[in-house]
Amino acid sequence: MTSLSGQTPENSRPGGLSRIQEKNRNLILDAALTEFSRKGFSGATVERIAAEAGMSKSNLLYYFSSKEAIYNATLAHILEVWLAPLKTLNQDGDPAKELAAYICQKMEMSANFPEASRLFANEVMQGAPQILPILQTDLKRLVAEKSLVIENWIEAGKLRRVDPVHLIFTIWATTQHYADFSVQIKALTGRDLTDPDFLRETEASVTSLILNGVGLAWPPEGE
Amino acid sequence: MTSLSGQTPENSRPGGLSRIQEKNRNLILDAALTEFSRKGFSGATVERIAAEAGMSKSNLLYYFSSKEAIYNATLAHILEVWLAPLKTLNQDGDPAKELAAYICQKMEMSANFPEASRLFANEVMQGAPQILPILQTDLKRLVAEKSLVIENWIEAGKLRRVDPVHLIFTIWATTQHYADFSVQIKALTGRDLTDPDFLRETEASVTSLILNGVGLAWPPEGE
DNA sequence: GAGTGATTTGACCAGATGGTCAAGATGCAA
DNA sequence: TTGCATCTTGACCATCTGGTCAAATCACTC
Repeated sequence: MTSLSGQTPENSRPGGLSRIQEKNRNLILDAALTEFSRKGFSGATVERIAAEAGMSKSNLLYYFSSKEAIYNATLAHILEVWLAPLKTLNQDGDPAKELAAYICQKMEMSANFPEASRLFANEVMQGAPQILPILQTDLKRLVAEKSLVIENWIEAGKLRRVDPVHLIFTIWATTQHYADFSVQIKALTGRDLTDPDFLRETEASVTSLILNGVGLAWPPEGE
Repeated sequence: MTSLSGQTPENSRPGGLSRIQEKNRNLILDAALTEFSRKGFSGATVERIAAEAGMSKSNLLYYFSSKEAIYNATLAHILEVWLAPLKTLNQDGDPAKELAAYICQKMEMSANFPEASRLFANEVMQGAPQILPILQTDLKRLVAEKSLVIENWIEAGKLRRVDPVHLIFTIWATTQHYADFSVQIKALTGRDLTDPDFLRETEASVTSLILNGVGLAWPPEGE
């Protein structure tokens, strides 16, 4: 595998994709996310993705030139939404509410898109062969920016002194853990994030632990 | 794949393994850990494991009857040591020191055995096909036991009220994250746990965050 | 050093899988 | 309806890979 690259059939309309192309590409990407997140890149088969998408393998390969192309398209498809929550962290907001909201968003992502979480985890654990460049540029810039936000809160005396980067890592680790290790969590507790009650409990526990960890009162007292 | 099962060549000495068997089995298990943790079960090849172990594929299959048998043996080999730290959590010790020691142990495991961490993560993310029974019995019992220890500390007023299970999950998530996502962490910070300074910083950050999260003063004041 | 069982290997097989291709089916504009 | 581009598919191929096997080699006992 080499890098993220295009995968549009060359014979598409100048202005975009045809109705059929649009529909089938989405079917394929959905099916691919399911398959890749369950089996990893190597364990996934084009045949199963095609079956899941309701078409023949040949037809799938008409839309995406190779297994790797499907994989890259799937990754690209989820990456934007996966990293979006961090962007909302707002310097001017109340630190406790901002961090709580971020943790909440990330936890809901784990609840609603566990497959995306596992796909991402898989990719990174294999050495991020496809997305390493993105991590080193876009994500690095974003993390630096938001670390500064946290750093400023600390300087303003609103947070206990902690390393902002480790705080971000901790939030990622805990929230994604509930998606990536859901089988283990279910084995140990009998529940997982698909249970709304468990989601609320988990959200409350993690938020409380982390916010108190950085010296913020949580849950807020007078509200 | 079905379940954890034996893999000893039937023609072994009644009392144990021969010198050669002992040596080769260890070579294979080491190589298998490397290969499986890098590529996952599906992506790993018996050929590469054999090459890494310095022997022919045929010879490897003389010691382990199948790829799955190697995988199970590798998992079993690391599982004991991987779950050991939790067992040391001692009801009668000082909660802050006990938790700090546990976090420290887990973080050193991530630093010293990142391959084991990734192998374990991979197995669980695929649905724990091999170790689910162990999670549901042994690990569940262990977690229940240690949750009670934490619960007792809370009852005694030594800790802020938190859900013990979520506390344990948080410790697992954060410490293992630094092993499993080391590529991402390196991409973002330029460093990983192989750097002793970074290990110390990380240990300090995570410990401080979690201990303060449960209402314990950390680092300890008067020492 | 002869003999016996343990160890090692290359040749080989069968199934799985990614990908190609030519031909056929379908949608659509004139 | 006709004609053309898009879409779809089954047949097929090359390669990879897990696993078998018979033969060769090695280690150790007597």
